[in-house]
Amino acid sequence: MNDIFLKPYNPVETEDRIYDSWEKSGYFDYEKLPKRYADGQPFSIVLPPPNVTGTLHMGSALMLAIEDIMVRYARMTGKRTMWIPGTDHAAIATQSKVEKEISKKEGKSRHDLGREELLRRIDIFAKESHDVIVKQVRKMGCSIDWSREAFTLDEKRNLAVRTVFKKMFDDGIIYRGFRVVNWDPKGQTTISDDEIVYETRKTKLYTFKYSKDIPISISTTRPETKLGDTAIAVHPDDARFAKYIGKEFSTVFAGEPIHLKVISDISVEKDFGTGALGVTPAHSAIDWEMSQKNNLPLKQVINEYGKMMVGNDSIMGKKTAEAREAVVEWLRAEGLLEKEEDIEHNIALAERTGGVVEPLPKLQWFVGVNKKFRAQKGKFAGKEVTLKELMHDAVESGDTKMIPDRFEKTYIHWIDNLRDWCISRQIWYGHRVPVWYREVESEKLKEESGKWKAESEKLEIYCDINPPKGEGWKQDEDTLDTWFSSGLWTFSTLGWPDEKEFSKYKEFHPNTILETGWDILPFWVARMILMSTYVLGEVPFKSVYLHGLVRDAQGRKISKSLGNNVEPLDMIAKYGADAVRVSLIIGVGPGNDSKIGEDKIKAYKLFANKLWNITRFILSGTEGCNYDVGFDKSTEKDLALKEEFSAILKDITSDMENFRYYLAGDKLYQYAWHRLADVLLEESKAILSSGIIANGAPESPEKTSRQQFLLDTLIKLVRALHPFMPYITEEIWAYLPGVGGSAEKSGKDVKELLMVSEWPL
RNA sequence: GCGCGGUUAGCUCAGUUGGUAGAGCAUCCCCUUGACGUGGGGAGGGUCACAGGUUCGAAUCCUGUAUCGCGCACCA
Repeated sequence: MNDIFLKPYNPVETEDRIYDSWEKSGYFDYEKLPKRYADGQPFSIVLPPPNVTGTLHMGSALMLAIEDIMVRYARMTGKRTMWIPGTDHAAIATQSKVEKEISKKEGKSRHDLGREELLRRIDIFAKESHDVIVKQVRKMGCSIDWSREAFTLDEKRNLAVRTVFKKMFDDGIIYRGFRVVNWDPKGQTTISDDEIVYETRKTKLYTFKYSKDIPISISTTRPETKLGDTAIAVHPDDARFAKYIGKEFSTVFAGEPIHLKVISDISVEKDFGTGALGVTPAHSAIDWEMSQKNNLPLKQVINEYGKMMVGNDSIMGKKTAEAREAVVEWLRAEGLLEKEEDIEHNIALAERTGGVVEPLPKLQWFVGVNKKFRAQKGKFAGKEVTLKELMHDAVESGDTKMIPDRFEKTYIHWIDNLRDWCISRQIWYGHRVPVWYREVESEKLKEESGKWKAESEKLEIYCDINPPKGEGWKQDEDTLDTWFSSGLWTFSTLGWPDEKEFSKYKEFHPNTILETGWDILPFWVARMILMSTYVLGEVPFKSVYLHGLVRDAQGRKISKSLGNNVEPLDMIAKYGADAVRVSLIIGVGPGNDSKIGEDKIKAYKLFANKLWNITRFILSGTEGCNYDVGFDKSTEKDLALKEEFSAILKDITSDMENFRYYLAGDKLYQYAWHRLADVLLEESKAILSSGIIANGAPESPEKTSRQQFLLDTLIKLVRALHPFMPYITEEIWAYLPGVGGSAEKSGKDVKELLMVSEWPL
């Protein structure tokens, strides 16, 4: 027996060495796997690219652990495994983080630095962040193919983005439209619906009349926007207002002339406020929709900085909050204010900057999800479809299955509520919109209602993968929503749009599985389905495994402000990656949130040690034992024990096939500790010490049988545990007899690594 | 408003197709000095949120209720 087993297991000393030997073997790359893999089924998965905004947390560690279990299990069952790493540039998140830092340290804004310098700074930051992330992924023991690493903003991915944009543009799916969008005055950019977080705040609901001559009272929490009202809406069945429908009124409201038409719309609730609603098309998404249906004019009264563009002297130029006071004052003075009440109200905040979102009418790029186009590839080839239909069908048809399946409902629900996706961002870090403009009529833009739409018509627009030739072209200043590029991830990482390269990897797409957190189901999963079904006519992956949130020991969300972050690298240094992995896996079913505390990690460090000692006992008790004899001489009792373990392994295999890693891991833990160690090793002590006979004489059959049983069981146990605890099992494997000694140790008999050995049955 | 999930031992949670309630931690008792004290054995502790139903049989399936949490929409 090697002396190494006389000391307790030392993960720190072992893990880096083992990871090196894996990398040197080349087996992370499916093309370099041993020959017998040549006919193996393909197994493909992408790493959900972590944002380069920071470093990994316990949630990422859980993700890495689950995915590595999937990949290692697949490899051990003979599959050609391709796991692709990468990182996400995370546009807004990264830029706002770097901007914040620069402003804090140097007191400079992005405009002080300029586009080029800011991008240079962001690249430096992203690089540093990337390096830490890569180190963390290695430390977790991930058997991921580094030779295929990608970045959502690198050259290849940029080509993929431009190619898809152009295709969508030509299909009329991408359009430039003047619409009310979510504007973040703090970040000075548009954001999508998904980048908004809601916060409940106390606010006042004001009820008033626009003027003494207008007979309908309305309620609002935002009186300052009423300067931009162009209609009053009531429910069509509301008898109280029926006589006014179609009537028009004019007045001067807080210094601003307004003209109101009374319209009816079923989206008005009769019971809220006065039952009538002031329609502000420019500053409310729903009012904007109403204005489109009713052909109402649009009037912007708040600008990009959240300041008033109209009104009397005490309003014009003021921020919205001050203007609100001023408007209320004016209402009071005019005797128009009827009621003030306190209500709870959800306000929309930009997720990244915390700015209060201001709905504003802007000219932006959109992906139209309800726009019909003719599908070219896949099951709908030749048919007229919409993106929404494709996304709906992917899950509805079962082409993509979700684990657990309850998330399929969530997904469908989300798709049904889907609106056009605003993809342009007024930030610098990201994929630049591949569109160029040339003025054909140099008429100045007029900030007057109705004239906005004309603006784009005076421009010649060119969209292509490469810039246009000729004079006077200017590229669109905007960049694309980060999800536009991460939506392409399953195929942009496989060489697409280079047909030659992509065809080589054809069998790896759709990916076998996608593993990610349920919290990004709508953002990322749905967008990958959108992109893949549109571009390739096939789903991006056959299954989606969704893991839950990792919370702290008290069940609180991990957050910076609470300071309750458990640093994966610290825990790995203290207890080893194997312990961290298992503690995150066991007892946590798919889709369920979990709690992680140091105690739990510690408990599995003890398990690693137990495993080490089991090995020590078995190796010392079986020295010189001829493994090749096999089980033909097993006692009945040992045969039964072998059957027992086989049955457990069969059960565990079924768990692995059905993504029940939390059960499989626990069963192995229970067997190893409470069956093998507590019972079988204890009873083996007597058996192993009994059969000692004089030199040269054969051992007792009972002892030989037991020795063989113990070794056989240890070998199978180590194999089955490998996906869960890759480091310690690989280390033990190197010292097991009968399966070929370690190459470094003996020089002869080159043994294959455990990572490419067969899953036990 | 629409939808999803939880409710099982003091705590944290398993319980896969329905078959006499499980683990870890905690508590208490005992054992153990050549695999491991990072150990072993044992005990106490639960009307499986509640009420109906299906069934020979329900923690598990169905209906409803309560309660906690979450998502989406609305939030004039």
